[in-house]
Amino acid sequence: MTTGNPESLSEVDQQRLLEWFDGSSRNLPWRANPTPYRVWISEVMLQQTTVAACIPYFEKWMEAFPTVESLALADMKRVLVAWQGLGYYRRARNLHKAAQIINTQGWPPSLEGWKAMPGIGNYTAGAIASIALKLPTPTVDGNIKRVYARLTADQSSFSQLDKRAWKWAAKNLVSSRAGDWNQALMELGATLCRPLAPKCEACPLKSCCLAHRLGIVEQVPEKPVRKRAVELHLAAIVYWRVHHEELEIGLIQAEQSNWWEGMTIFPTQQLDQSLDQTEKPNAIGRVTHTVTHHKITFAVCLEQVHGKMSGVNFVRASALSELPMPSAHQKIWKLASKKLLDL
DNA sequence: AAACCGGGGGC
DNA sequence: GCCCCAGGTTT
Repeated sequence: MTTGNPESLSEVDQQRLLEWFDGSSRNLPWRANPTPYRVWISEVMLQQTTVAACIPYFEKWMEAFPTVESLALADMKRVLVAWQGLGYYRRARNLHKAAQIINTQGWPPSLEGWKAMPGIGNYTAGAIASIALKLPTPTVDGNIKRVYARLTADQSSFSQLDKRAWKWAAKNLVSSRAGDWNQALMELGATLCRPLAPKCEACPLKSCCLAHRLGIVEQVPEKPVRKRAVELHLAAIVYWRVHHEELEIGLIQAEQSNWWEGMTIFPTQQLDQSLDQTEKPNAIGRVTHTVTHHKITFAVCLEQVHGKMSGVNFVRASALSELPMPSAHQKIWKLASKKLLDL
């Protein structure tokens, strides 16, 4: 049993973690063949989603856009459809933008080169540089931050912790296996050193973990204060018509710098919070959608249209799935389509 | 339904 | 450094 200083891990502890990773790491599609393209796409997907949810998206993505060139030349709409359901759609736009840069300038050869790419920050650049380029670069994500905070019992505030975790990660990097080392720390954080109910007994680093020794594992790291969600009340209007004996739905494209830019959505109207607009005669119910720090309530209204409508594109209902529609509006469609089928 | 996690980027 | 982005999972 070593009880080394967690600020500066002993070689024995480092090897212990790497061996645990070698023996327990999951068989993930992007790990099998860690080319820059595959690591890049997987890392950006993983920024906001769990591993399990990412796997089918990653595999579909690689079929749709097998190379950076195919991504660079692809239609933005196709890219958004492939990303549909993952959320934070700006990331898909950034992937597309970066693909075009890479397609003309070549692959970034360094950490700094990756950091200059749109949508790539400190974490993702460090991950790609170490995993795909095999460069000895550290990285820090939420998992590594938590592992660091617990190992050293660092109870600093959330913003302080970030700086300290990066220092620690740089100091303790196993340079000869940087990619594996970074992934081992993240895997540890995701599977054992979890935010809630950590599995300390199974942890390869428990003998040098200060928080474990002090019995304060679940109190570290300090949780950031969260703001209450802002409530928004909107009416979502589902315009519909029968055209050539087919049901068609009126949709718009979210404008630049608006929510869900470039995605296909139902027209909405701001509502007075004090009014319960579901009382309106054409309202069929409500949909709630919580994102980041907004709680949106949509009063869904059906409205039949005869002929055209300016600013609204009518699309065959059966073709809706080919359009990039954010989850919130898919919920609206789910409610509206059920009602429309009853008519 | 409430609580929770999360990385990039603009300021 | 702080705050916003326009979400999903866990409890």
